[in-house]
Amino acid sequence: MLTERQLLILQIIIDDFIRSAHPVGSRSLAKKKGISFSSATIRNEMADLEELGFIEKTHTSSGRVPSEKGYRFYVDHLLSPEKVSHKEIKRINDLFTEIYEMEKVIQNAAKVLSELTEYTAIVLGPTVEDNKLNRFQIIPLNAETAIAVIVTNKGHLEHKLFSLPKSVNSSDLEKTVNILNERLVGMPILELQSKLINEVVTLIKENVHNYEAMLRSLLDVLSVPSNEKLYYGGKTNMLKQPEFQDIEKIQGIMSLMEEENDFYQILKQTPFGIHVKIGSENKIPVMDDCSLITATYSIGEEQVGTIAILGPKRMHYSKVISLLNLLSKNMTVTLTKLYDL
Amino acid sequence: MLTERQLLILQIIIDDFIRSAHPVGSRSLAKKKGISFSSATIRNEMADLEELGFIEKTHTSSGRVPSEKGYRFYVDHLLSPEKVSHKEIKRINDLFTEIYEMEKVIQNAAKVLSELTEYTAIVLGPTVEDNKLNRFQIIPLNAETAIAVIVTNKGHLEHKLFSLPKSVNSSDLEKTVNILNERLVGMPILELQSKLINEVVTLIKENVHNYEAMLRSLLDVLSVPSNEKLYYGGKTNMLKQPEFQDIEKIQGIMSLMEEENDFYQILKQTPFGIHVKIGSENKIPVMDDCSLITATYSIGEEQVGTIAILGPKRMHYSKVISLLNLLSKNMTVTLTKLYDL
DNA sequence: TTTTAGCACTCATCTAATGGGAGTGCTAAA
DNA sequence: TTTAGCACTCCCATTAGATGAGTGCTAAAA
Repeated sequence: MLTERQLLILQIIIDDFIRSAHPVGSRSLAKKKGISFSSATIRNEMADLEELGFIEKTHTSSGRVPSEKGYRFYVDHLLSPEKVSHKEIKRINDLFTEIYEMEKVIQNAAKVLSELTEYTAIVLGPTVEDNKLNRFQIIPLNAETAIAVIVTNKGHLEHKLFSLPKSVNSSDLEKTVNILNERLVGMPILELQSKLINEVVTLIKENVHNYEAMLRSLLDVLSVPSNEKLYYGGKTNMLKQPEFQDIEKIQGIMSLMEEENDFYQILKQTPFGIHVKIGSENKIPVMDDCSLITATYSIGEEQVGTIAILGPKRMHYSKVISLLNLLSKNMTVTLTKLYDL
Repeated sequence: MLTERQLLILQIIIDDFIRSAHPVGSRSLAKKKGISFSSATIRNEMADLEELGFIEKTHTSSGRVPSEKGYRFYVDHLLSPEKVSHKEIKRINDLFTEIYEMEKVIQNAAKVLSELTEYTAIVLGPTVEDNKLNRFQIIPLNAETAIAVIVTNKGHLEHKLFSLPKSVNSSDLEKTVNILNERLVGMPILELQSKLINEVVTLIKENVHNYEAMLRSLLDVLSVPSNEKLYYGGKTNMLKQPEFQDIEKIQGIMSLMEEENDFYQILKQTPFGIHVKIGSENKIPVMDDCSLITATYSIGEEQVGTIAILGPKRMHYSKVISLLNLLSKNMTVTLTKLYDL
């Protein structure tokens, strides 16, 4: 167990390092206000803290730097919640006053968040997996082409252009649409495809000429692409951090962001609430120097998406957590109002 | 006017520099096959080429590097068209065989193009500006919410969730939809808004209770967001180039890409066909070290979008031009087949 | 007149040496 | 238990050579 003084010293070291990015030495620490003991004493305490694994040296005679364990302890026990300024509150609230388009709101949220934190923001758009079919529709464009549209109970819309088989006439189309709506409305969209194949096919077969070509197209439409995109804000903020002045590192992180899949998986699997992953806790080698803070947002009671901040391990944790907290709550309120149908 | 020998030397210098990124000296040039004169002679010729502004030195005793004027001359007069390999042809053709969804096709095109060139690909999605309204539709979700949908004659679909004013009933909705379709179908979507305000308002006013709240929502929907997005591929390829090992430069370019607006403007205003802009010709300071090659694609006769490759000035021009040529043509053919309705 | 060999000179880059500064660990005294 | 003092370590910035690729110029050769 750490003594009061060790806690104080550890806290100051980490706070200081987060601010300055420079290793913290005993002498400079001794000059801090609130410190009434000498640098030699601090050196002794530092040696102990190092032995316990909370801080490290970058070389034999350097100041101390927080270790991953140190950051973890700091985040879990030493964090003093930071007040969000009025200006920041306003920026976040403004996100939800003007525009009401989901995609725009999310995109702007990522942008604003990255500006306020000066880190990189990543937002995973709302999942549609558990939505249910509200309406299926076909909009003919001309004799050969039509657009199939599905709308879910949460107001999500997917559409797809497809070619009409030559032999399908408008009454066939109508019949098909009717059958599909009768049979499929209310179904979870994930099950649409199998339902279509297993149950509805025979019905259509009985009622519509040339059902095969038609069906192939429809199946295609119903293979709902998970439309949960990642939105980034401030990708280039990473470049401002002194720990990322190295092209190799930059390339690693940037590729990771461009690839998208890893972050998609990570954000997708995020548990409810705010969570901090530090360095190697992220389980991805190129993220060893990064921390990722995630916050979930919901529609009604249902967790639907995730907001995250990616930054160096030397991140301003308390500020980021406060901002994420505020934003995710606002997001939940707004989306619930709009989409909790 | 340049002599044959000067042309030869200039060509070799640029070819060599594009390959190696190292300044080209007289001695190494003299060893190239096809060169039957001494390094001293070459030095003299180089001095002349430098005086004419085609090549430069990086310092007093360095080899020569192409100047912007040199690249320009090279692109305009010395380019030998490069054959596209079978493998590359296949990769590009494959883009259009499987999937038929516009957005995916474009996204993949950017990705594949960046992989084939090892530069950054930027694709501007098809414009919808000159599309005409094909159908307007309202899909009610529940008592308070509905989705407005517009479909254009080119198969483009826009939708937006909006709140139904309390007093609007389903017959009002139906009437409104009918009136709008009667009056607006066939209109260029750019004009929809003004048409709605100027002409159709009175009609709706006469037929629908509480038309104001309704209209406000609809206006909102009809303010068609120009959906012409930019798609990037291989943003991080920029980091591989030896001329971009400098964080400052990287940051400049990356920010430019993230901001999107500049590239949107540039690609939007691209003239038909393939064009090369070298360094400062791009008129944007951070692009002084970049070249941008653009190619347009069309639906039918109508130019609708642009594909571009962004790379260092030391770009493999002939290869990129060949690939862009191939891709833009394929793109035009495919889109025309699908969307020239 | 054109081409070439020769030579002095320039500049980037690499390596090694040097000195200062920040910081540490240890010891012995307060 | 705390502190002052001191030797020691390592980073970092600077300097000094040494090397090598390349140039411009001159004078001789073709």
